Amino acid sequence: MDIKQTYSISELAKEFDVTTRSIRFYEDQELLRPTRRGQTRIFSSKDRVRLKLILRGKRMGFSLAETKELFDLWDETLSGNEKQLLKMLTILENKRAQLEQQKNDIAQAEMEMDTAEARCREALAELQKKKKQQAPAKEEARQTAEN
Amino acid sequence: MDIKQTYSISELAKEFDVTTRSIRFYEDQELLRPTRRGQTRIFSSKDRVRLKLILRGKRMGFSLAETKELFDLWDETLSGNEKQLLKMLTILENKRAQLEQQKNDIAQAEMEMDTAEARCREALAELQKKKKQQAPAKEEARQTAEN
DNA sequence: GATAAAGTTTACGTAAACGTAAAGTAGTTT
DNA sequence: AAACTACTTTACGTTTACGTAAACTTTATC
Repeated sequence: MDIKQTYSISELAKEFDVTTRSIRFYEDQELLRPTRRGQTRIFSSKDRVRLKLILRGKRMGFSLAETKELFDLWDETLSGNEKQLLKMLTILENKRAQLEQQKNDIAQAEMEMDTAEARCREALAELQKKKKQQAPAKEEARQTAEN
Repeated sequence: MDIKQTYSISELAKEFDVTTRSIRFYEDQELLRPTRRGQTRIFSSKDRVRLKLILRGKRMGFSLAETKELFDLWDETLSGNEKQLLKMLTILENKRAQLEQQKNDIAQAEMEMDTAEARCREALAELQKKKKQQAPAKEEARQTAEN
């Protein structure tokens, strides 16, 4: 259970560090469905969760359209017709495959960053050696200054 | 060592399943630097590697501009000036943090998919029970038909 | 030597995801 | 009541990452 039941647009904007413009845009695209008090939008904690999901989706490289598709599908799924349930299961399988791909990509990237970092450090070590050869007399002064 | 040293634009397009338009666009944005034989582009295996990195970057949600930045920085780094080396090391740290974030996001997503799948299966089981109650006489026929 | 196949440049078009004014409303603080 | 603050709608502008069409050149094939 969340602490609050409802949120203003600026509360959500501040909490998740997005502009109100973005939030309104998400509503426009039907990813959020706030109610109204007069003109003013009132966001439920369900909306809040969805916003969180939207942003995570973005970090993972999902488009708003993809995220909306998932939301819609999940809503249909809740209505509990068998066909929808089965469809949802296969979609979930697809998404899992996507996540596997991403995990591979990340692992690859990490490996390459390891070797990149190693090369950097080697190159730095090389430079240090050259420095020493150029000015071996100042060795003591530099050592103490560095600490 | 790669099998081939050079590649045509359509070879790369086919191998990585992108359009030639995209590849030319990447050249235009200076992410690839093919040489020419007359007018025709000739891609080196270095270009091929870069194309692979570009596409992986995209899957990971990186913009072309970000990827280009990394390419440029790495090129500068190879020239081996100390400042560049240190800068590269801090950039690598930042990227690692990004990857950590992504791994968290993925883990979260996987958990939520687990519970989503569980709910689907429960709902399906419910539907099966109701079916049985509605038509218990046809039980045998259905069982064999399903296999 | 015609013709198709693959490549090229130039340039306008488009979808996504907002940014950014402009101008108005609703509540509330002084 | 004037001013401030937060919110609203409308609507045009912008960036990214290409798609798509037109018109042309080069290379391979019949």
